[in-house]
Amino acid sequence: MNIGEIASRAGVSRSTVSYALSGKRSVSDATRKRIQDVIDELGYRPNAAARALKEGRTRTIGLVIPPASRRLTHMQLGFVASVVEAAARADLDVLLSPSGGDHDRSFERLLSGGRVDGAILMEIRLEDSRVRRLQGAKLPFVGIGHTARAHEMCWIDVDYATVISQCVHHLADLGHQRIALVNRSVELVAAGYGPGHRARDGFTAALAQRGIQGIDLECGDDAAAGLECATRLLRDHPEVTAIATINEAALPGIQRGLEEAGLAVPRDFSITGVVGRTWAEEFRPPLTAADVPAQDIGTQAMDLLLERIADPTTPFRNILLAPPVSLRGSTGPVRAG
Amino acid sequence: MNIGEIASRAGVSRSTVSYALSGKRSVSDATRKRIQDVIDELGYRPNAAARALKEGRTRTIGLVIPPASRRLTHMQLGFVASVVEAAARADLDVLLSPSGGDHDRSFERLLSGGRVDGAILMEIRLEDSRVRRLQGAKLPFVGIGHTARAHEMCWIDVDYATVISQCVHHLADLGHQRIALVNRSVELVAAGYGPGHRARDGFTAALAQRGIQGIDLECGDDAAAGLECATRLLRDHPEVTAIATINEAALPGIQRGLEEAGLAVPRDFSITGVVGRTWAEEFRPPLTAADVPAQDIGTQAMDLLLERIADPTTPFRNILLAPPVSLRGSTGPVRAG
DNA sequence: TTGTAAGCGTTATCAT
DNA sequence: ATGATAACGCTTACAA
Repeated sequence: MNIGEIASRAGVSRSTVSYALSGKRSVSDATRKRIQDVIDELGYRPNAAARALKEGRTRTIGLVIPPASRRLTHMQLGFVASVVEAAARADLDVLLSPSGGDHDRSFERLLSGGRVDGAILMEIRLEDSRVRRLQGAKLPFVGIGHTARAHEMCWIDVDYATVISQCVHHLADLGHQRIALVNRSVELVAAGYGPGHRARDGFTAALAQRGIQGIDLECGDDAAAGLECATRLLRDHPEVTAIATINEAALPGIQRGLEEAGLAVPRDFSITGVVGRTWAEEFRPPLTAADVPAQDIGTQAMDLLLERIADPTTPFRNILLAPPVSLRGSTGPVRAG
Repeated sequence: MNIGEIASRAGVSRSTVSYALSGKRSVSDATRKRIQDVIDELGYRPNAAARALKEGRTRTIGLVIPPASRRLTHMQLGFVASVVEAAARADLDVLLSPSGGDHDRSFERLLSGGRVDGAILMEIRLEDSRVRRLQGAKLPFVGIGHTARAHEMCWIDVDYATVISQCVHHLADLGHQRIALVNRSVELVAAGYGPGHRARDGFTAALAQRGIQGIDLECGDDAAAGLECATRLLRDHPEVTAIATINEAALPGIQRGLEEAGLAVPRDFSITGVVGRTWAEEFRPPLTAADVPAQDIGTQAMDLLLERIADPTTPFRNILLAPPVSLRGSTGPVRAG
């Protein structure tokens, strides 16, 4: 079923069918109707490859997600869902590339096979070879997250420094004097994962401002690691009365650790951090946290990308979001004594 | 950067470059090396659209997921992750189509634009127009889930009837005499969502076998609905001592409902059901449940699809999985009195 | 208002 | 062992 078939059945030339579909040239009502009838009957739809070849664009964008082996956090899932939704609204398809490293074949295909008109990159490191490759390939792209050199690319990101700082101030206001930061995994932070570093910076700065002490810990991205981390923390630093975290995946484990130690939240211990919005509300108890509007971020990333695809020479735009801390049930005044 | 450019720089014809890459014709070592050097230097990679147009296949598969607006369950996420991973292993790209209904443009494009070589369909209804459309389009596809007519398509699915039945028997063995089934949402079940219906069937059958009573409830797919559902259940049916559920997303809310009613799990109340494996382990308390091996299912679905793409005339294969109930901490003997 | 034809980048069938 | 060339299905500049 191709355009030639439609054309001959409708008794017109192929170009007339093409123009009838695109509207780029006027077609008489009679022929248009004849063509449309044939199309409806046969269920014709232009071949995407032929169109892409001719037009030089694919109407597809690439979404580069962390490798499938690593489970996505709720926040990352929110990004994926909203990017996909935004793409659908713009009649674009989304090609998923689960690639972390540099030698990933799926990423290579994205890069230089002309498969996509642009890409959205997630989980960016401070130094990220994928960013350089995308720049080299002259493929328009937008980061959800950014590298150390903020102005080398277009991105939208959460201001982890500010947001963790807000968490610390909130805890300090409640009287907490010893606070722990539970960061993402050692590997990720060591690999230069931006949010991990910025969270630590914000943590340190806020502690200094308030003149209080804190300890920062890395923690694997799952519940088991969270449990282990909380247990160790309570054992080695019994003076700590509150945790701020950017590690969503560890939270269930952290809570279990507190529970096993006989600590009730928020009576004996406070927890806060930065997590995806819907998740904060579903947590038990509902989590006092900076709610990251994953939905907005995905949508805005898509807008930025569409802008770059339309005009690759526009200056890079950078959007930094610092959602305020929403008060819910997981933080409370430090326990006397 | 196209094959012609490479050819002229290497001083050979385009066909020689093509053959050097594909290996479908012997090329002298000298020229192959010359060509490879140019390719390495310029970072050439065949244009996907041109290749797809010529070869009649795209090396891409479509993954039809529930609309992005609805949040995916952990189990569904497991499917997506493992399908994407399996595709990457086979050097295939994955196009994501968030479409539930029939008139979804993204689904239309998948269907008849020649964008994909095959598709994997999730969240299938007993009567599902998408299945008919795919059949009509002669596009190879595999379902994770299946319609009422099992033999009209190729699929892999969880045997919800058996698995819920196992849960009921387990609870009955523990002495529970009044058990509730918490199903997926009213809308989904009313729309003919297979797992919802089969779970209910298995529930009813097992109750009959054990000569005990149960009530079945629909519940929205989120924590808020779970809370509401549990609250209502405890109010209207205080004799109920255990829940079996296929509604992962409602579980946190259900637990909160029990907590608010002062019921401890598993001392006062038992919970079990069918959920994704990793999630069962992270639950508090760890969930006694039939652990769905989402990883395997995605991988097997991919294998089935590759088989169908390779030979669309192979008879449909149907795989039904009934993972056994794994004992963890959320079920216990019914409380005396 | 409509038709003709070139060309997008590949692969594969002829030749040589 | 390699080169010339047609064809895949589409869009669009040019003709009529």
